[in-house]
Amino acid sequence: MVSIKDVAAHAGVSPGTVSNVLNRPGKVAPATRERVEAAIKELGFVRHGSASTLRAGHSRTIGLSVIDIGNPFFTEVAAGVEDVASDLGYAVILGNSAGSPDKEDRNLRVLAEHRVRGVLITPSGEDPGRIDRLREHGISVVLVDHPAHRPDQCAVAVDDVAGGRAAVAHLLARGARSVACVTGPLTIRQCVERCDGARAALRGAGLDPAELRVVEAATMTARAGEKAAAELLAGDLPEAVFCANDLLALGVLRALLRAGVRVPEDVALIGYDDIDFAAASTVSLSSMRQPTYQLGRIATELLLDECDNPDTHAHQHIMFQPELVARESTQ
Amino acid sequence: MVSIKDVAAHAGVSPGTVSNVLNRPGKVAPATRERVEAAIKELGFVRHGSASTLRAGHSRTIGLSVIDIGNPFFTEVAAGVEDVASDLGYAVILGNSAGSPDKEDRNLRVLAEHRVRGVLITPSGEDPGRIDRLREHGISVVLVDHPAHRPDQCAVAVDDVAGGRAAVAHLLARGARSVACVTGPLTIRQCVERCDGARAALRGAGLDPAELRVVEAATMTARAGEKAAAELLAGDLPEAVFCANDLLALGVLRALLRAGVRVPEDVALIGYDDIDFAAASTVSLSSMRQPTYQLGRIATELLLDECDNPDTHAHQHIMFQPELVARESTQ
DNA sequence: CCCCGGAGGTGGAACGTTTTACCAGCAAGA
DNA sequence: TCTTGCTGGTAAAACGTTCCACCTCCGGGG
Repeated sequence: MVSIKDVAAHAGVSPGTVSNVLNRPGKVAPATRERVEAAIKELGFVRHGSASTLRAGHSRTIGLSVIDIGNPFFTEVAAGVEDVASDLGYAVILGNSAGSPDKEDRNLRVLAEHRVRGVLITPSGEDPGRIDRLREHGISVVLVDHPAHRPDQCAVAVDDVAGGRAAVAHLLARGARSVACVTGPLTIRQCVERCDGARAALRGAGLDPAELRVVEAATMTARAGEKAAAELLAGDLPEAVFCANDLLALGVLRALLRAGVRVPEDVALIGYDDIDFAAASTVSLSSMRQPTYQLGRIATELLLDECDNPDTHAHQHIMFQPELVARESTQ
Repeated sequence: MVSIKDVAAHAGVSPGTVSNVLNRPGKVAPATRERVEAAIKELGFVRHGSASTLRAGHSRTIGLSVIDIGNPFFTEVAAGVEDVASDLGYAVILGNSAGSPDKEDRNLRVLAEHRVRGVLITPSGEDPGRIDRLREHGISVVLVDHPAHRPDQCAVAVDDVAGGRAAVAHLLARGARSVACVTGPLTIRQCVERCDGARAALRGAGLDPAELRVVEAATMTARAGEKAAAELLAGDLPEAVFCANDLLALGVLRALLRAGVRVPEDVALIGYDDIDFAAASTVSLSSMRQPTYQLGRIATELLLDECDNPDTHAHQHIMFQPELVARESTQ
């Protein structure tokens, strides 16, 4: 394997000069620079990132920890992250917590061992402890789709209470009196807040928020949505259903239609996230749109700014507002 | 930052012993092992992966390079990869080539610098050169959803010619005489082969394969599918449309319905990949199912076997057969 | 003519592990 | 009693960079 020393020997300079060509090309005379670059090309040298990380004390790698890589929401976030990171020459290590704080812990440990420069994380639990532990190791953290735990930290989020409220207000506005809420695990903050928002909407309409029928699915997938719908079908059907994300909603929709329930005539339905497929479904799905790709982009920009300009960096808490997209399922 | 030396001092042993506790716990006496482990916990030591990689000469990291992270097909592959890798303690560095060989090159360079143990790649072009270059650096490569370039290399693929043939044969069997094919960039092998399969089916039915109307979309997304459909709508509508993936098909479906074309009565439609959302769409979409998650799992298992047992490892070329899933869009 | 300072370059010590060679102690076999 | 071999441990040399201190020119100001 060819190292910086080989390049140096081949170009007739010292290893330090090669390092300079690599990292501070301005500091070296054009003639020698060209000689070194030729040697690099000729020998097929590629810099050993680990050695460089070890010596320099920091890497050009960031971590991305998401709750469910199968969910288009996170996929789109990841696309935003990857675009920005790759433009700035950073590599992205992907971790999928699958909703399990245990797995998330293991992933964070791997990231810590890799001495990543920073971590983008959508936490799957509400324990800030293990995230703070990262900071103790000098790893910057930006929360994605989650409000900040503390002031000296960046976070990019979307107002979930407002989103839940707007979604249910929309259902009520079109005449529904009884509303059910199909949510994911109530250990996930987003789910809790969207439900809170739903109750706020009921309260706002002069209804009793306690009457909100909540069905808690084990995961936020279409399959789990179908199961949740079975539970709804077993009792008195509500006039409207609010789902905590589109995957659940698509599952609910599939199950309802299969059971002969008409949507939206018998039951109105609204999801959350406005994934691409919401518009293409059997009955096109109303949903709450979030600036997903932007979430990923901005979070990464904040993180890398924090890493590259630690002195001038100002921590920011960004809160987007979701937007109602009404389609057939709530006509 | 606490290092192995600090742990050693704190536990009253030499750094070598701490390293043994970390890597070969069996080699050290229970009493001292416990002492060391206590010290590790107490000091909050976390191993410096780069130092370890540098000295050991290999990392516990693999690279995953895909063509479009926004496509549920690749997402599911990635989920399989992540599950296996994470179980075996490997980190996954994600690269999204977005169909551009340039971007792919940049990603591979980053992976090479990180001295990843191996790379899983769905190549976006047909130039094996840059992939062979990885091998020269001692990086194992497994091709995903692509047949092997060479015998001393693992590959996991699905028979795209057979898939294209089965899809179009299905369209012909239900009476269609004129068939169009909406494909992605013809620089992508999958697209070419699926089209080839389509032509083979025409030939098999005694039709002229040259009559297959091919519309080449710039990307394999729903939006591109809508554009392609516009092109179809501008001329004589075919009786059936075969799309090279489900995203394209969903776009085509949306555009056709919006234009008042009935599916499947006026035009039958079939996609490819059988992503989750195919079953949930407006008119549920017929498709060719592939063992996507398994593709990721098996590819990763092959790669890690090649890395961890280089002597006993036998290179494998695995070829799955896709499976027709008929739904409303071809009833 | 001397000194100063900057530009361009060199040498070598560090970074935190892993690994190899080596050593001490001890038990068992002859 | 002396070897032999094993167990559990140590010391120190790498691994490939980066970076700091230092050196040598060389041109220009005094």
